[in-house]
Amino acid sequence: MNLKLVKTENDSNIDIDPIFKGLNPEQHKGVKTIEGPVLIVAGAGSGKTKVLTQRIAFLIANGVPGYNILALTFTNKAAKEMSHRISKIVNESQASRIWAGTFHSIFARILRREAEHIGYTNSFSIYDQDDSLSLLKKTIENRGLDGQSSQTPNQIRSKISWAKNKMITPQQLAKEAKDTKDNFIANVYAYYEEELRKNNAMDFDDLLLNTITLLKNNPDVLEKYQDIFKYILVDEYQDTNKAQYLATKMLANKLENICVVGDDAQSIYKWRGADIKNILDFQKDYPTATIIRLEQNYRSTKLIINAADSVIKNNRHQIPKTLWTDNPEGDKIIVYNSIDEKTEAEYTIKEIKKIMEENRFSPKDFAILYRTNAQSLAYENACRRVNLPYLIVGGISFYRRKEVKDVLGYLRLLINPDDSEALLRVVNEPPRGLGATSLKHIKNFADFKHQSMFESFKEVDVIDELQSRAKNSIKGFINLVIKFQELKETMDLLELVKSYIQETGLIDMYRELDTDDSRDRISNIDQVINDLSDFATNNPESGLDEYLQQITLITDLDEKDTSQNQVKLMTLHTAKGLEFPVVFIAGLEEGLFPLGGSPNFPEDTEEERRLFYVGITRAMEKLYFTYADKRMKFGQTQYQKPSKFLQNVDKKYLSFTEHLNSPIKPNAPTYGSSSYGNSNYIKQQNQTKTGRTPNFRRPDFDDMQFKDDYSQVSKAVAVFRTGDRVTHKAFGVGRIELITGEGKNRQAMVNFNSVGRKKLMLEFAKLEKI
DNA sequence: ATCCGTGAGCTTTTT
DNA sequence: GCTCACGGAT
Repeated sequence: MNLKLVKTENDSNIDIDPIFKGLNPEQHKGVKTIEGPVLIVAGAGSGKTKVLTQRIAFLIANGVPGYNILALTFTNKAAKEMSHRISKIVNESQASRIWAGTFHSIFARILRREAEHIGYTNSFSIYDQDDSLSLLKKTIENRGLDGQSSQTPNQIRSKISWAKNKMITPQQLAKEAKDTKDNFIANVYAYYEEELRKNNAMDFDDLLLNTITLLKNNPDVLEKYQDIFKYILVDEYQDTNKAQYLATKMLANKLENICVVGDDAQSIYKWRGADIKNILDFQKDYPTATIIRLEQNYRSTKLIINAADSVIKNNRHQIPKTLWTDNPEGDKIIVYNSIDEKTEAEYTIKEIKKIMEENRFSPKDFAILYRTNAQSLAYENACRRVNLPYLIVGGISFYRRKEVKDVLGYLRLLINPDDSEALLRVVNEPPRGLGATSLKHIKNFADFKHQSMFESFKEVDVIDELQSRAKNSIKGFINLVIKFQELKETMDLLELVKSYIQETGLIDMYRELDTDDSRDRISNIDQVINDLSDFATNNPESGLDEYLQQITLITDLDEKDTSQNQVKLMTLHTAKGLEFPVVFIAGLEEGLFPLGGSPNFPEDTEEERRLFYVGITRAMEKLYFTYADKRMKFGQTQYQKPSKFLQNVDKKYLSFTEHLNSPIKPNAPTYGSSSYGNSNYIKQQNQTKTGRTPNFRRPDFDDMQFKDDYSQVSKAVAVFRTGDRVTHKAFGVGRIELITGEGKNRQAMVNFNSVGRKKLMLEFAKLEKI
């Protein structure tokens, strides 16, 4: 398509000039360069979203119809935000036609349209993590593989997911398997895939994989979408995985109007298969690409930017870049060392109250960022105590609650009867006297006849093993579902759902219970129905199947109203893309942030450090780092050192505060690291670095002063090695197969002659070498 | 089939 | 500290 960049060609009645208003020269270029491949390297706070939205507005102003624009993001929220901003500048009907959404939701839409090309029906179910795990467990059990692996189903699931994200098939995995463990995974993986197909279901990873399969095997379909998506934009490109990368590449292959935006310094999803190479190699893929660098930060103070820069410099794998700002110098970062997680939270909340009284800030200007969701509890309690309004962003999603999933399960069954996951979920909810034994008989029958559970439910009369009570129960259940499957064709959607859910007996069950909890659950069920009603109003063309497909991809993040005047609590991952005048980064302790015990791989530490960088660059004016001497973990008090990341920040940007009224600190600690108090820490910041230990490979650890942290406990624990033969009081003789963790967290996987594999904390297990 | 007590294992981070 | 699976009792 040849665009003439003149106003007279517009079919929309907006002026082009306002689109460029207030943009710096690089941003201007980013908006204007709409033909051909473009890479925008956008530093934190450099106006990336502005460029993206103005760019789309510019496309539309030049006569590109909204439906020819594909804008891929990583969260629904980012997509919504983008559409919202665009609809403010351009004709709303055009704006609403833009294909803006997450990779997963856009690809789900495509797959729905083209389902028959890949052997699915268009009412396929989408399995979230819980469904997927449940299916996996059943698969392992049904194939007689339980007890054959030391790995938990969750571990297996994440390994399968990892393989899928890397586009490794079960066959390839089996071929590359290094040990029986890998072989086991490959095996389960193959079976799991079969089960998904039988269920006419896809997990999250399949949404990406199946799209690629579809585009690869159907050139006509590929061309169709290449012609629809004439202009492609990808946000957070540094976080794309192989599947996402390939899909976009295929779609962009014809016209090459692809614009990707990203910042390698903010790549934090490697664990989910993201490959930073995708952004680093963009120029190789598209040699003619225009490269645009947005390096002026409009968000933060000079001090914050410099501090962030001093942190990221510690990473070896980094594109050198200069982020700069015209903003004022700003205050130093306050570092607070607390006794435990409770005093950490109390200090934070007190500080928030103090700042609010002193000047212009209100609750919404504050964010507390932590590494793990579990850390939110102490802050919640502290906020509640002083009546400070707060909102936890993220965390467990509404759509993952039991009663909500039950309702959705019933609905899924209506449109996709092959979905045995949904079937088994709801068949005995409310209790219908259908336990494991009865269902096992039906399952056997279904396998024997090579048909779905649902089909077999219809034929219970011929299954001799079943008690007549169970038979009647099943007939009642199946008739209910069939009745509403038929009514679905004629009845109004909302009415249908209301009476269906009523007749399932779910609501009655909770009504009879009549507890606070059950009343909550009823109101949640009501909320699902309201939600569905909203969807039906907003999408009159769509049916129940589309609702269900989209709902699975919605997270709590997208649902909550974040515009209220509340302090926001969230993980560092969730905070990406957001900004706040005052930011607290909590739990800066070894083993928590960076997470994962000490001896992880340098790449992992680099990713954690990028996460720290993301956290720092969320702050506009004021920034705090807090860490605790001890903290409850797994119900036990754990002592830990301050995070090495604190030492990554140039000292001149920090201002230290110690907890006042501190009770006597344990100065002869039981555990390895609590001697590492605050005053010690400051001293060490001033010391010159100790020399490198020549045989120690990880540079990150050379910089740490671990020396006096190893107590006797750690020493005692450190003598064990892989391969050692040991005895245990209860389990007898065994051999150490694997050692993980460091210091007091050091754990050993021991294979005992009597009881098989056990994972033991070396500190407590009292093993003896033989 | 359901209720309850016990114990093991657990946590990253998200679509 | 919390959840989930398992086993025994009802």
